[in-house]
Amino acid sequence: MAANLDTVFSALADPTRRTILAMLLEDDMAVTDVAEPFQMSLTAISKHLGILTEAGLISREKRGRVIWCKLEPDAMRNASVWMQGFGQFEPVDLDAFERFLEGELAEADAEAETQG
Amino acid sequence: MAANLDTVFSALADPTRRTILAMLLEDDMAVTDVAEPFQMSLTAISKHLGILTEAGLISREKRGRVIWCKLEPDAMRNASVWMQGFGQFEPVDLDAFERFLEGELAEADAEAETQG
DNA sequence: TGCATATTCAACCATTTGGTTGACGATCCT
DNA sequence: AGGATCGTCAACCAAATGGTTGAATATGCA
Repeated sequence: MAANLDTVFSALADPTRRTILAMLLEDDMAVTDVAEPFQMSLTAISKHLGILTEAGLISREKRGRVIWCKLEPDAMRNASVWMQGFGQFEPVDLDAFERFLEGELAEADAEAETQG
Repeated sequence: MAANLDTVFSALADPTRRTILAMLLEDDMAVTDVAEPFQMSLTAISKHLGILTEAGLISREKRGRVIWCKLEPDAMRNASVWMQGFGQFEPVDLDAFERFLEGELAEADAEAETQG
């Protein structure tokens, strides 16, 4: 369990990977489409997706040539529970999350949407 | 406010640092006392505490020779909110946290015993 | 004063991380 | 079959990470 927290938090520590997760929150995506908004190689994105998969945060399914990436929100549960233990003084504020997410997605999401 | 998601998640990715946070959840502690259960140098623990401080997860206050470490749970709120957005399907489970915490602290104690 | 305690600093080391490029297997489309 | 597209693999690189040891600084105490 502790090993899983290692990989989950480590995966979440990278802004590119967090943005990818936010993108996948909206819809499943092909690897190439995930990579499109970023200014780095497809290989780099492929590695990021491998790390997210290893952490259990996403899954990948191959259909034809295309590999579809899907958010796996359950993997975050242990980590979320762990953190909430420290934040138990604060009420959960999902509205704040909505506002925050809009900010994070501002660039990448707009580009992702244009691809259909 | 340096408590951004990068530094917070990165700080949380290390099991030593998570154990330190769990220890501080019980009470404020001096640096030497924080280091005691671990099988690594005081310098290493000092570095970990620096990383936790940089992330805003703890604060340090010098009183005499002793530096007291204090949990700063507010710093985890943004990160927690971010994560709960992905785990919105799961209710908060503080009992699970309690059980998990006992396990983590037991690990630290086990380390201390193999030392002596 | 002088010594012990508490903590950090500086330098160093091995491993990991996040990125690159070029080549490759797999799949779709003519 | 032949060519374009999708995604990964292998090798490489610079920088960051997590640890070490020995010296330094700051405080408490006899």
